[in-house]
Amino acid sequence: MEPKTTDAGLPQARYRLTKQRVAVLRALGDGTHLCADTIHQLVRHELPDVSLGTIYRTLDILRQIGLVQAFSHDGGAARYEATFEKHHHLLCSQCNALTNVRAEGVAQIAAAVAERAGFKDVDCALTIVGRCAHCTARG
Amino acid sequence: MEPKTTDAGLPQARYRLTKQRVAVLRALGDGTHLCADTIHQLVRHELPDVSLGTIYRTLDILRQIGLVQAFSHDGGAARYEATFEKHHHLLCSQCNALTNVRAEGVAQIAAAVAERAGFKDVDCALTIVGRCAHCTARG
DNA sequence: CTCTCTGCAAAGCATTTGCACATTG
DNA sequence: CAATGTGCAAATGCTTTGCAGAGAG
Repeated sequence: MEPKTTDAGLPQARYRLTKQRVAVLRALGDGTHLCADTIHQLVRHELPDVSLGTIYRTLDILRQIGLVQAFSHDGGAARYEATFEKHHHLLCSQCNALTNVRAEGVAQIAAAVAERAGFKDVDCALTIVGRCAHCTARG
Repeated sequence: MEPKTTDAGLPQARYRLTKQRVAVLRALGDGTHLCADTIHQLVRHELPDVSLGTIYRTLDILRQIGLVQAFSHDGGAARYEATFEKHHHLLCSQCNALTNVRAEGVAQIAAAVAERAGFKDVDCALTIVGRCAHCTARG
């Protein structure tokens, strides 16, 4: 997890820029929410031998660096997205589609609540669940 | 999932009130957030032979009825709680403790965002993550 | 007596990990 | 060359499920 240190105590480990990692980043590039398995399939188009394990390891590293965020709900497979700006999520309870939204004011409310409870280093995540316009139209 | 119907189309299946189900409800009675395994251990005190499978089946039914809610985060084990009043969650990123909080205004914001996106039957869940007072004090 | 529930054990799915080899810097 | 990354396959953890017998109404 943490970079190892030399005898002198200096951080030594650097992240290597491998083709697998580049491919994963590229797969997430267009703002979509993809599960590990889907990413695996996408990356296989250019690197037929990547293993799913590598996908998971890569996603984990990218998450540590802060380039990627994971979203999970109700025990289903996690969905990953590239980190751009702070946002919240709209989730359709019927088709499971996931969209990003901004929700002004939520962060302030969360900060106030957290402060009252003595929490530090606070972040918050709002998930709005409902039937999306498309599913509502179809029934 | 859905209650079966007779030839006449009337709902026939009724939920039975078994000792196992009562025990699970009682285990959740005091407002705690417990994972299935912990509930299993608790229920075993009075019913030594309950299976974990039954715990899961019971929790699922109670969730359908609306008596129980599940909370999951980052792929870890789900935690269950009895449903009282609408609330949000404070989660400690260090010790993983989970607390209920009220967050005035969040529901309105969520409703507005959802409406703009054409969502119907909307609900929302805010999770505030940070280091709790206790963990902050210890380091 | 019928239909539902349960225990058991096995299966399922998403994710993690150990190891020997390949690769990066 | 040294340290990190990868593929593979097995292991893990949580949850679900099939089945035959037990129990509720």
